[in-house]
Amino acid sequence: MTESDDTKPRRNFIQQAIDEDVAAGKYGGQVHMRFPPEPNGYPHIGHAKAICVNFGLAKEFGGACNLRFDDTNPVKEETEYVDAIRDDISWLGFEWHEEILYASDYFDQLYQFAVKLITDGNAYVCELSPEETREYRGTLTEPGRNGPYRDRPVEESLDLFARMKAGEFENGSKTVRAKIDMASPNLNMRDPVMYRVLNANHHRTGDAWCIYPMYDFAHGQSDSIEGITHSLCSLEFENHRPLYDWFCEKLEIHHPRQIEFARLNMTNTITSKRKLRELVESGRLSGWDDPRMPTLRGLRRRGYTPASIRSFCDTVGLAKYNSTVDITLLENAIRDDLNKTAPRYMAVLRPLKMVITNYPEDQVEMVSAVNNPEDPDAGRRDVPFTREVFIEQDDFREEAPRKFFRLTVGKEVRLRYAYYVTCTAVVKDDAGEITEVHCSYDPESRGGKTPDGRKVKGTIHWVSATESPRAEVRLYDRLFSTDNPESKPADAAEDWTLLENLNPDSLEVIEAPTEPALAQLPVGTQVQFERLGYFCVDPDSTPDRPVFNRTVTLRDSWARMEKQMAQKK
RNA sequence: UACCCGGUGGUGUAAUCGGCAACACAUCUGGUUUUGGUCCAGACAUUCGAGGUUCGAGUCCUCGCCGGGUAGCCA
Repeated sequence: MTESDDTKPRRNFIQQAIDEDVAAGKYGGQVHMRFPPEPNGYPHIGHAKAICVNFGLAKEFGGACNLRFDDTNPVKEETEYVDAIRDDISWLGFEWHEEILYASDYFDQLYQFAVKLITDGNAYVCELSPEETREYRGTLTEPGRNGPYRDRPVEESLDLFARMKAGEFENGSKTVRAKIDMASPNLNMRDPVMYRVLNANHHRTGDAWCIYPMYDFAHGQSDSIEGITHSLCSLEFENHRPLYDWFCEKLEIHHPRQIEFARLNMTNTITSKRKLRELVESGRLSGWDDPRMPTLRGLRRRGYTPASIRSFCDTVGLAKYNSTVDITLLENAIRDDLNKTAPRYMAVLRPLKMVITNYPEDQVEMVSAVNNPEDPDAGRRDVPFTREVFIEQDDFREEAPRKFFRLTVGKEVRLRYAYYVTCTAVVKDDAGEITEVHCSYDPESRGGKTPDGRKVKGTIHWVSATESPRAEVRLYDRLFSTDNPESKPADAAEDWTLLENLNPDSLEVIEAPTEPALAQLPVGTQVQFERLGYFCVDPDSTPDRPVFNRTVTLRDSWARMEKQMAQKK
């Protein structure tokens, strides 16, 4: 990486913090990160940011990044999610350090840590019920009170803890608690629970354990065991940092630095696992990989590239306050990527038949088209041209508005890579609907220019009416039509849910004629349909009927202009 | 009403420990163009408020105001 000298370094607050640690020789100048997902759901765009931050920073500082599953709550976690998370991280383009790790690998060590804390008088076995525990804890404004088991003898706690592990007690009957300060203004320090009795089958340890450590007593300790130097997490753990530090100090173990940053929020979508699950389970979306989902598998199926998501995560930056990123940033990232790489093709989404009256019947002529004007190496291809072609309904207007450069009776436009055509007549059915347009072409204009050098304002795409295979095209749009799907309108009914903010037009399925080259592309291939947008080949495709998903439309400044003119009226 | 964290354009982030508020997206103008795409050029903020320190404050201090987090045996 060489940066020009005049490029000012743009360091976010975490990079600066690590810079300082490295410069001070803390942790021997080493950097070792980790990404610690709980395997209880599919990763979404918000996780992508966390992944990019952790793996990206590790790489930047020449360190490694572990992938560790935070699997300390067996009732919520499943192997299915472990696999999904692993695959999505790989897909995004990151490599974790050596083997995949699990907090559950450390259950024995964690148990020993707890024994040490009890032995040192820093923890005890508590027999308060969950309700009593809450009562003793106090409230946000009132201090808690010491419980009756707080000062029991060390030996007694040790014995009880061993019996907890041996499975002698009911769920919820006993806990191990850190002995800190029931009057602390930080509720996390009011003797937090370290272990609970949970008779549940764990996805990896099976029935070996019936007590499981809580996040606060598993996460930091796992970081420590792995020699993590910088432990990044989201903002809501800021209040846990004193506890994170307390455990490391009392245990006298390697002490990583916890740094918090804001998780990603984006407009026009949601990132709540629970709500996404609702969308899937209600059948409104086809699954976790529905191309409208903000999940990584959804984005992947939609046509988003790993590079585009990484670039997006790069531009959203890092902060210590919650913000909401405009979804146009994501859309811009994929356009930017695909513009350089996606080969162009022609397809007509809303066909209108054009008859070129002075063109020979039954003639099929191949015209040569550029595959990608952004990439000289992409070459050219042939596209069949015939007397009857389809053009886009939008590209013809009987009464053309101001600045409409496209086709209207009496006007000449260019059929991209083919000929200039001039509209001579409109044909309508009994209902008055336009069924076809008639044109004459200029044989001299083959390839899209004329010897006399005359210019036409408009160039439109087309497809042969007789030589074009059909494809299924799924026109995807934003999942929610409002910036903030969670915001309830002032006049909303009592049973309002965010489902009412769903974009009713987030999917439209159509059949479209395409140029022949589009018929046999491998699943996942990303292309641009000229003047329309970027599309990719969906796994639902069959050999005789490809299915294309619209990833994102092209920018459409004409549509914008037209909308503006309509508003001015 | 306890404690913690935070407020920079329409949006998201910068500003090298006090020195001309920068970048991207969005929006608007114009130019190029065989995609109304891309590309190029230009426009768009006196940094939540009030004081204070200073030659000089987005940066430091004080007091307000506003927003977020925290009372799981979830993570």
